[in-house]
Amino acid sequence: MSSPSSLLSARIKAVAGIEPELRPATKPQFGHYQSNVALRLANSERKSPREVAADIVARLDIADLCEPPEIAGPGFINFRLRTEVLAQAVTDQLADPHAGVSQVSKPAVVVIDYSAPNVAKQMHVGHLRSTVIGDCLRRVIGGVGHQVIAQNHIGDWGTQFGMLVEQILDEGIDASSLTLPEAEELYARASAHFRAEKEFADRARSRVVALQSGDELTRDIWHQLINISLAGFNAAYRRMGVLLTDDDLAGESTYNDELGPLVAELERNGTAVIDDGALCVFVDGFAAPMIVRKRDGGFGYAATDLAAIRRRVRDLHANRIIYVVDARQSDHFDLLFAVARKAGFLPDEVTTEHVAFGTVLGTDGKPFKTREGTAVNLNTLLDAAEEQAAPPVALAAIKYADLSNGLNKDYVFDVSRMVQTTGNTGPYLQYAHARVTQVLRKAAARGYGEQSKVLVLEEAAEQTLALLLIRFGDVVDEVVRTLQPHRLCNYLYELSGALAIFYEQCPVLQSSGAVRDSRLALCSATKRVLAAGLTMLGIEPLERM
RNA sequence: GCACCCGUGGCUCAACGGAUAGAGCAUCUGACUACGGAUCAGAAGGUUGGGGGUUCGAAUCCCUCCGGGUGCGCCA
Repeated sequence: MSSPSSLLSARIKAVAGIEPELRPATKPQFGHYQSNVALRLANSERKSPREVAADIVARLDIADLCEPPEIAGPGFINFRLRTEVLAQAVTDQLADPHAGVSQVSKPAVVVIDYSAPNVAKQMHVGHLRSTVIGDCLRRVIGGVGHQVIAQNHIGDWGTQFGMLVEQILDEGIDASSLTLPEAEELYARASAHFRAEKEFADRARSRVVALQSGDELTRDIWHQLINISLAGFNAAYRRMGVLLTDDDLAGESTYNDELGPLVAELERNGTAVIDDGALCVFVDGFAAPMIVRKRDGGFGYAATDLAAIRRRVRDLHANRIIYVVDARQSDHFDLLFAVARKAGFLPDEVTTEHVAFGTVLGTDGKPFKTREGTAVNLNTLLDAAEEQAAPPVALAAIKYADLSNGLNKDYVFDVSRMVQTTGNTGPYLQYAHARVTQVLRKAAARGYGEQSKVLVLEEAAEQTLALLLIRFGDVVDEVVRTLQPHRLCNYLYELSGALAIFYEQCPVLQSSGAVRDSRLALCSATKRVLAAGLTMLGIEPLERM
């Protein structure tokens, strides 16, 4: 579906020769769209911006789309769509199965690595952002037609399993009967035990070796720990309404067998060299090397992450790989991507992006911790929000608060603020959706029938709403490009505001004839866009509140 | 010590190098027998941390200083 703005953009480009950078007008008096082409061309054409603008306008053939354009200020060209073009665009959008989100002509394979909890531990506040943001990006990128492959890189391997298994054997527990919270307590006991008793620590270390060499008893217990953890994770995912399932699992353990050969290859071809006993990859511009094999011969997360990149490129055929991980790991990812390029695992045409997000803070402005100093459990967090709002509203509140902030900023987790139904909150957007739904419901009850055509757009409030509606696809594209969900949040908030004003100024049920039909269609289109947008955020568009 | 992130009205945040820096919360003034007032109309509130520079144009880019946070070879 080609929108009026993309048609207009193409026409301007044909005349001006460069991208018109068409943007929504910053103020109503500037029309619907503005372009700064003339300002950018003025220098090279050695004319004043306004002269250049006049020249472009004279050569533009856009009368079928727009009112005559205006040149304003230092040389902006302002465009106003013809009312019938705007109305037709909304009508088309209402009929479009994708609600105005244009589908890519060449779908790419996009891998998104997100959530990544650790086995034998409950999910905590630190996993909240990765899960919520990753899930949103998955929905948005999938929403334009790309093939998204989610990868849940769970921490199901490593030295901690030595002490976990050993502790279970010591205590004589049936690991399969544990709940996830109990497993977490066991983890704490095992850690303390590990620190306190050297003899236990030694047994734990040899237990790691047993796990890696496939010892049956050890493997069984390890499997049991994973199973109870997955049950806990999946329950949390269901409660949070995110898309993750077992199909998305690609834990650290699945790379284990590849690490030795991979690292050996790096050593053989000279990419990695021994330094201070460890096998390292040095990259220009980085102060520290990547350690792909520890001095003791073991592999750390660096080797696992390299193997993951290799698999995502070689086996999953990824064109774009996205990591939704805490900003504190930025250095690690910069180095990882550089090493992967150097090692030849990552061709130039495959892009990697680290969606680095800030920390969730408590109301004291410090990282959100319990009184005991441990990270706040995710379920506890959801419970607290549900004390202040019904579950779907509480969830919307939490997700929206997380997504509507700029990614790389820390934000304060303040439940009482996020459940507010006024202002830029999730519940406010749900309310807007519920309210427009109610109008349509009443219209149906009165037998007005479903309207599919927007014909009349005389009121300013109608035009503002219509103009916002047809921007939806552009906003979604922006999020696909920038990986910044807050842009979609801001848009939906603006749309909700425009709906409220429309609602106030343009009676629907009390109007009649073509005006009523047209407004009902406008309501339907708004409901569709709100629902589609909220769904992309992972927020349930409620019919009633 | 080095690197990265952040600094925008009292508070929480927007602004993909563009026009007079926009919203919400809180405050104040209006509109309620209401298509759901969980709303709307309006007011007040800013030398975008300071100082230089680049540009026709800077909250945005560069330099520098200040303040806060984070990371810096064998944890992930």
